[in-house]
Amino acid sequence: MVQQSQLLVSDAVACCAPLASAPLGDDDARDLALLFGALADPVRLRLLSLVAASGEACSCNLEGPLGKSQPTISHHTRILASAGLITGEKRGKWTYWKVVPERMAAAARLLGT
Amino acid sequence: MVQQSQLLVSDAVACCAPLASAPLGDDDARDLALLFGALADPVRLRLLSLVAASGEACSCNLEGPLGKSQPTISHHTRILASAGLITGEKRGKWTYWKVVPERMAAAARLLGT
DNA sequence: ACTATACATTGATAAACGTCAATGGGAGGA
DNA sequence: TCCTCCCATTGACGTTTATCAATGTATAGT
Repeated sequence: MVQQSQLLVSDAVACCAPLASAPLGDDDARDLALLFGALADPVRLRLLSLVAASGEACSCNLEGPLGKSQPTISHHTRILASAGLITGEKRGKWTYWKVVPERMAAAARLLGT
Repeated sequence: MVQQSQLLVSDAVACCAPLASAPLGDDDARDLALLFGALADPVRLRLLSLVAASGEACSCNLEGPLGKSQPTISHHTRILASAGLITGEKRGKWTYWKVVPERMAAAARLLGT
């Protein structure tokens, strides 16, 4: 349930076309809103930067720095994973999260001129 | 009240450092969340693409394509302007909106590797 | 002055969101 | 087989958000 949750946001992102060049259809807009919505929370941004800085991190390493409860962390990792921005791999007892750089780059490309 | 509203989001964005390279402080995270939050709505994304495609547009030209009421359009332009993503200039009866490419680029840079 | 147009603001309402306590489900270790 | 640890899910609560009708404030034209 962790691995395949990363493509709930459809691939309007993958089309690489910057926002300015497209009239942007209704469905694409909804999908992109989910992607940016995943980035629109301070806790998730800090979570993302922590995972990116660590290269890899399990949830137990995030509760402390973020100052949030375990269910809340789980909630945020799920949203980031649904947006395809991170992936989780379960090894032994721990779930290790890492960022998906291509997804970040694709999101960045949408804002380029 | 339109022109000076574009810098309510502080300049954590201007620092150019990609998300991955910074542990990202609490205040910066809050500011960036406002920036991405402005992009996290389908109506605002379509509004942005319309303005970007037109180069310049007044609110009266947006109500039709977006299918939203005038107060709703005003609400969204205010949020985008607060995030610094668009600027409004009042000429005669009309307020003309255009995108702020540097701001878009700065946001894009945050997501780069 | 009067009317019409363009936009902002206010107030209200319904939906979505962030948060946590409580609970559940696996994976080790004794 | 227990017990413990890690994480996901559920349910509930308060806050925020998107939306529009109604109203306010200019500006332009007659």
